[in-house]
Order: sequence, then structure tokens, then C-alpha cells
Amino acid sequence: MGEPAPRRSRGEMSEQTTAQLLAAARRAFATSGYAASAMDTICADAGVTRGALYHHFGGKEGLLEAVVYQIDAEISARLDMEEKRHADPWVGFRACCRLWLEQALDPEIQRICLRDAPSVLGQKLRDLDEISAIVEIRDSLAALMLSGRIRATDPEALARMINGALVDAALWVAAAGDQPGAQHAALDRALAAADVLLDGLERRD
Amino acid sequence: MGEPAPRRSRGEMSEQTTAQLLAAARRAFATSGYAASAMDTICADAGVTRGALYHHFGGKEGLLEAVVYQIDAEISARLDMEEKRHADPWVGFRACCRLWLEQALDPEIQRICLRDAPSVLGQKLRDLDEISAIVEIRDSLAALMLSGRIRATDPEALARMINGALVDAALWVAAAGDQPGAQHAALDRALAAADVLLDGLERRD
DNA sequence: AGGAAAACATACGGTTCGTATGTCAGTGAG
DNA sequence: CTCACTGACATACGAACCGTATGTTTTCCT
Repeated sequence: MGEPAPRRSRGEMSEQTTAQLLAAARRAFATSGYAASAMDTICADAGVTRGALYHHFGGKEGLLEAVVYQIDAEISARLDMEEKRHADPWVGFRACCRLWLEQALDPEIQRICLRDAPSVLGQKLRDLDEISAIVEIRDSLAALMLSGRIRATDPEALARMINGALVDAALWVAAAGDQPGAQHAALDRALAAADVLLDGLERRD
Repeated sequence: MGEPAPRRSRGEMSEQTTAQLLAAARRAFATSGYAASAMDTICADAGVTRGALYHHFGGKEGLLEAVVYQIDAEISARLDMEEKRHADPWVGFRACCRLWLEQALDPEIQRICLRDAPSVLGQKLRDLDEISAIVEIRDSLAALMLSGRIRATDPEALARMINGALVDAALWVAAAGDQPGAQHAALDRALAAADVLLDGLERRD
């Protein structure tokens, strides 16, 4: 049948199976959703049994947690690159919001991170994204307030609200239409609305 | 044991059992979450069997849908009353945002409507809240744009974003602290941030 | 080389959901 | 008034799924 154990070291063995389980889980969660994804199916798709899954992730919830963590890291990496491309912090911040919205159109991100994860992980997700995009938004906002570029208020609360606005906008764009034309039009409308919302934060005395 | 069928008409019978099932489901979903709530428990709490539940709601998902619909109606009713109390539409709109945020601190609303329902119902929820708070927000915004009170952009997209901002703000406030003191402080911070965000929408030429 | 521990695979029980079927009380027509 | 009919449930059954407990093989360390 499969490869007759091609002589891997212990570390390589573990790394490969976890990677395959993560990949299979991402596919299953993205297409069928968390609740409707059976662990048997995921494990069969990854070429292992449920024993391996429980050994590495402790259960279904742990698997989702690892998937979300992985996706979050990928998003954050792209956001970091985008931020570095702009000299002006306010311009960079708005470019990051724009890039986040575009990335969040990915059905994988939508289903896993924006819809299922909040329900399943709950508070765990809040602790998790203390190291994700939210904290960067908050820090950027705090710096911009200090420099007087935007109006001063609670940075953490404002960061949460901007994050929520972007999340709902992404879900709205994705649900707007299945054909790519309507999708693109909805994205433009959302970006315009986001511009209005963010413009209002600018300080103008 | 229970009442020996106190001679109810068919309509009363149906109405009472649906009401009891809805009440029991609200309690269970709010405290244990949708996934962890067993239908056996809900039915036992309501004093009926699973047959009644399937007869009236078609299944677990239909039950959640009915619960969300009921809660949504309650919220909308309070929002309508608040809006009528203000002569100025812009003042009324901001008062409604404030009232929504305060209402959304209810753990029942948080768990059922803001966390579980989007994951379980998905697109069904989008269709459902076409008759809920979102549509009122959108119409209010559209009217305010026409009257030149706020900056003009896509009303639907902006309504979605404001809704998302309020949702995340409510979740953030609720997660801020368990003791009522911290809760109240976080609410104040969120309301202040919301004021900044909405102030920016005002038109000032 | 030999024991320990990691890295899985396998077997099993318990819980839960949906459906299929059965039963009984209202209800309307004749 | 009665009798067929239907709505409003209750009960029984099968299937899927999750978690754990246990067994087995391979690698690593001394």
C-alpha cells in the first residue's frame, strides 16, 4: 500500500504527520465547516488514524486551534510586509486594513477563522489573537493618537471596533454574490465605506 | 405526575409547547452553547419529548433559528421605541447604537446570536436579519446621507461595518472582566470609542 | 544492547441526532 | 351524533461520531 516507512527520523516523522493533518483539516473545515467535519475523514485524508490526531492535538478543538493559529500567522506575515512598504504610518495602517479585507475574502479564512472559530473556541480565540492582527491594529492606533494624527480615544476599544467592522464587511462582500463580478463590485463598495469610516478618524483642527 | 391534560384546545396546546420549548432552548443555548446542548435535556426541561421538538421545529437547527428570531424581535422592538423618542434622526441613530451595545451585553444575546448563530446558521442568518436591526441601520444611514447630515457612501456597506463594530465591541466589553465594575468601565470606553467613530461620519464643510 | 519514551494504530463504550413508526385527542362533514 | 381524518405528540431504532484506554512499533539515550 503506502510507502513502507521510508526511514524518517523521529522529528521528521512528527513534523510530516502534523503538517498533513493540518492541511487535511484546513480543507475539511473550509469546505464542510467544523461541526460537519468528521475526524475519521480528516485522518483518512491525511493518511493516518485518529490516534495520531489525538497524540498531537489532543482532540478536535485542539486541531481547530492549530489551524487558526497557522492561518493567523500567514495573514500577519503578509500584513507585516505591507506595513513596512509605507513610510507614513497612517497611510500604512489604511493599506493594512485594505489588505486585510482583501485577504479575508478567502473562503477558507471566512469559514474557519471568522465563522466557526469564534463559536467553538470562544475565549480561547481571544487569548490567541492577542498575538495576531488585533494587537498590531491597537498599537498602530495608539501611536497615531500620540502623534496627533488621529483623534484620541481608547485604542483597544477602537481597535476592536475597526476589526469587527472589517470582519463584517468581509462576510458581507463574500455573501454579496457568487459570480466574481458582483464580488468585485461589493468589494469596491466596502472599501469606499471603509475609507469614509477611517477618514473620520483623522484629526483636522 | 404532571397536569393530566387540563383540557386544552388544539391551538392552545401547540402554542404552549412551542413556547416552553423556546424558553428551554434559550436557557440551554445561553448557558451551555448550541453544540453542547442536548435535545434530550431541552425537551426534558420543557416537559415534552423529542417528537414534539421535531414536529414543530424540524430539528435542532430550526429550533436555534426560532430562538434567534424571537430574540431579534425583542431587540428590534426596544430599538424602535428608542428611535421614536428622538426628534433628530442623527441623535436617534446614535442613541440606538448605544442602546444596542448595552443590550448586547446580555450573555444570552452574546452566546446565541453573536457567537453560535453565525456559525450554525450561516447564510440563513443573513436572510433572517434582513428583517432585523441591520435593515434599520441601513435605512437610517441612507436617509441621513440624503439629508446631508453625514458623508455620502454606500449605505448598506457602511451599515454592515457599523454593525460589525458594535458586535465586536459588545463581545470585547463582555470579555473584559467578570466583575461588574470592570464591565462598566469597559462599556464606557467602548461607548467613547463609538462616539469617535460616529463623530467622523458627520459632515462639516 | 536494553530500557524508556515517543509515535502512532486499534478496539470499545457512551452519547447524540434523525427518522420511522405508533398512539391518542380534537375537529369537521354528513 | 358519529366517524373518518389530521394534527400533536411519544417511542423505538439505527447510525454516526467523539473520547479514552490499551496495544504495538520504532527511535533515542546511556
